[in-house]
Amino acid sequence: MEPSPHFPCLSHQTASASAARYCPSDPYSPPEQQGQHLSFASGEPSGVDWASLLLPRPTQEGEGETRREKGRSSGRTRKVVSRPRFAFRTRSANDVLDDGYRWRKYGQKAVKNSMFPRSYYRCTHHTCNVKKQVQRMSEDTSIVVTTYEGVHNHPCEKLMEALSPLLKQVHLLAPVMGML
DNA sequence: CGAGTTTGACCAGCGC
DNA sequence: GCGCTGGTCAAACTCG
Repeated sequence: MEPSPHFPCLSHQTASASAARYCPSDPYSPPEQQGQHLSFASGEPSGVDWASLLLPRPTQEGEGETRREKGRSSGRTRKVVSRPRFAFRTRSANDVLDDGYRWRKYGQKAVKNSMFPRSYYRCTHHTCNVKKQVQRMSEDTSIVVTTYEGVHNHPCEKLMEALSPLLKQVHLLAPVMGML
């Protein structure tokens, strides 16, 4: 079964978010246009390098399963793997978008032409290999760009938590509904 | 003590 | 080939 994207509960304060989708396997987004023709809300500041954020990059073999040997003497084996990427632009004082999933930060880099560093996060779920990049726009510091790479193969924890009472009710009502 | 963050170093890709 | 840049690793550190 194909996993579906789970971005159900984006909850930035003052969530004026616009999003762009990039899907390498999507015939409607040819490679030469990917990351270059993303349309966002009007008055878009251009403080973020969209091309570098959205263009496909080589991913480690097995989607990150291959780990470097200790001592870093052996080179990394890389294979180009197409993964769906989603970019969200949000206006918020918080850098981290609370999307209901748990993320572990694994790196931060200063990016060229940007006052603010780019942060790298990975989903903490064992079997999930979704990553996201968070970068604040240099030209409009109130805007944060969050780029998701990959899709979650597990339900959103917060969403399930919120829905569990409802699901229980549905479960209880199911036999009753069957009688009607 | 486990989970998460920080940060310097390493590595690959790309342009010149 | 070399330097620059972005992405990642992993040890050290912090926090609950």
